[in-house]
Amino acid sequence: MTTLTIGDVAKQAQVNIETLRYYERRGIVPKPPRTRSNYRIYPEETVRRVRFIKHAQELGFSLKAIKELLSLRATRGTTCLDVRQRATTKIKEIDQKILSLQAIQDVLHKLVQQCDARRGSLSECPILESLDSNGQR
Amino acid sequence: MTTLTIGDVAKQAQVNIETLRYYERRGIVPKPPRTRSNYRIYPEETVRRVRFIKHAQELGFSLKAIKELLSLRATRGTTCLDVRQRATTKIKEIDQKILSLQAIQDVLHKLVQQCDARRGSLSECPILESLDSNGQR
DNA sequence: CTTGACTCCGTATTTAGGTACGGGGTTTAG
DNA sequence: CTAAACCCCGTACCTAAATACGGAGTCAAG
Repeated sequence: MTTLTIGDVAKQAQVNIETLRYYERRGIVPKPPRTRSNYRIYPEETVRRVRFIKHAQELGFSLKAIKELLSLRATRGTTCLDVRQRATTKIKEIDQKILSLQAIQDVLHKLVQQCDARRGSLSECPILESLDSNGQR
Repeated sequence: MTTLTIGDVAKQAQVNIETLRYYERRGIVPKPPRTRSNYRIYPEETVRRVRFIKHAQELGFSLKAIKELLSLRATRGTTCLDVRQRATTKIKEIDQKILSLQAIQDVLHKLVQQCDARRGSLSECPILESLDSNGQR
């Protein structure tokens, strides 16, 4: 079973080394064991974890929220039902995000269609102001 | 047709007044006309625009990206085909986001199911580490 | 016609999420 | 065995996106 230095993880997950140390301080990446000379040694899994973090950030999750997501499991003090509860909440939040993204998609699709309709015309494409109206709540 | 003060817009769109002035500086909300005494007067539409901005931020779009989205239309210098092009790019980006969110959904759904399977058990719910493996690219 | 709530503007501060720096030890390829 | 390339840590600095501050003008209710 392979182990990785902090530099290896950074390269594979496409992040800065400092970022990994930062995540460790934030408790979003678990403290890895050390070599005798005090170097961090990571399991391969860490690469996937970091990639997931980066991915989730692009979807609008804060590090705090991501930490919650990643620690969504039962441990001492939290029951399976707790986990179920929290997971269900997350699922609803994410559903909402997906719906919002789809609403934006719809408008963009319409925009493209309208562009196609009056093909070749040099300017004055139909406005996208309709996008604004997705501000439901 | 109603007009709103900056305070009205802030209240209705649930943001700070300073944020509106900031968005104006950033050019993401158009400069509104002023009263004789130099107060900003906004059309209702602005509220929807600001709500959209806030919404889009929660989906991981930066103000820069949101500005692009909102200005996606043909004007002097940009043709309908340009717009089509850029809209299509955005659509692909958003598709990707939706897919990523659905991947997270899947894992969460599985987690809930597993929780349900061993109902009542007090701890040691199946790990969520699988989430990490969504780090494709 | 004054008082409290709004608004103006420029500038300073804050928060989240990194990044950089610098002085030191460690490892590895030649 | 030494030079280049890594790693350690603490602390300082940076960017995006707000938010706060403070002195001055404005409006509306009593």
